[in-house]
Amino acid sequence: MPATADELRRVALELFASSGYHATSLQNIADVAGVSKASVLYHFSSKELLLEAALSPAIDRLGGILDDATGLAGDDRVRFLEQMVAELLEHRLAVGIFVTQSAALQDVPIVERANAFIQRIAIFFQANVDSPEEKMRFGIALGGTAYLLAQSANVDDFPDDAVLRPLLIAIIGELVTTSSRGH
Amino acid sequence: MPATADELRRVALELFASSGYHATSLQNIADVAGVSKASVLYHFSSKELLLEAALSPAIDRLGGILDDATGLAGDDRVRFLEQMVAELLEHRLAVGIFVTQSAALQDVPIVERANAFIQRIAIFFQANVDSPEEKMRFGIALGGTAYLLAQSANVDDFPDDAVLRPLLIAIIGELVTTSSRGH
DNA sequence: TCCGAATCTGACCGATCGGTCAAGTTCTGA
DNA sequence: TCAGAACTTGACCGATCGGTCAGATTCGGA
Repeated sequence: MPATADELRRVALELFASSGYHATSLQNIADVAGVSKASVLYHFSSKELLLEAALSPAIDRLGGILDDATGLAGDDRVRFLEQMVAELLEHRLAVGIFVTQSAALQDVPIVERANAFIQRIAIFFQANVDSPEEKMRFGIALGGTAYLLAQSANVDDFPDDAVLRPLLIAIIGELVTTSSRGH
Repeated sequence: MPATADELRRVALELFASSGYHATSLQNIADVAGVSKASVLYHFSSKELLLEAALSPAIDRLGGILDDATGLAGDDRVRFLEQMVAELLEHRLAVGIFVTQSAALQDVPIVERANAFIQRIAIFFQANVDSPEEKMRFGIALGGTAYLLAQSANVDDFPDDAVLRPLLIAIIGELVTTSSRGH
């Protein structure tokens, strides 16, 4: 509810995504937000809790969608993919942090939550998780999407979301939907 | 030639890839390599030069392959892709650093060289760089491959390279080769 | 009006950062 | 053998890190 806390969350998310968590200092965040470093630590009692506050809305939403989707099949799966892509676009900064910085953020609780989510969604898309090809196709779809979304936040001449969304749905579908390939 | 310098490059590459450049201190590297921090700075006069020494072999090799490939077509392109994938596997740690940490490593010369390389390879694969779909397909192939390779270095139950290589070639080819899709 | 809670801040803390340096030790070729 | 180059090291430097704290300021409800 307090405007300053929201602003700090927003600024922190942007800086963590564009410069990396460890390369972003509380002083950086305070400067951009126009407050003192002590004020940042008044609203979020540690840097790690600030990261958690910045990321948790994304993982809550994505996790919620996945909760509603267990057991779906056929066209429902397509609708699920559409919802998921919309949410990935909405939370692209957080998704980029999850995927590209998870190695650098071991032992941070919320990142471990995110890794658990990635496990769940992998299982959702693949009946046979032991197949190397299915594993790889999912990994490429996931990492590729995250890379693309991170680019879309940093590069200026990037396609609009209106262009991005349907193409993303099509390409991801092509990668993770077994039936679209000859087997 | 000196064994210690090679060992330091190796250790630094591993730590930079697994924990991130900014999250890895010279003291960490020294501890793992079993020498003092001052000794690290004797062989590489700054942390940034150590990063450069760790990454440049990869970008030299990849750049060299691309140099030899301009103007190829048809089956030659397939052979080129095979070479490129082999080299990506060989230098997977460096590739992972390039792709996932490039945002956090702005203003580092070698990373800017790597970005220039990515531009070149994108142009090689796509006659029409302005098409949003081609752009996205290439981005997903690139980011997805890097994510997968990073995983293969960190996750234990990952397919062998012998399994990885042909599947990677097939999936990347599927993503970046226009002729394989209905248009 | 006034009081207490909420907010904000500068000064400060110990720890660690990347990097320097002088003094040692080890290696090597003449 | 021995001089000089190559290498290693602990002590040290200023800067910055995340975090604490006491006090000033602002604000909302009684």
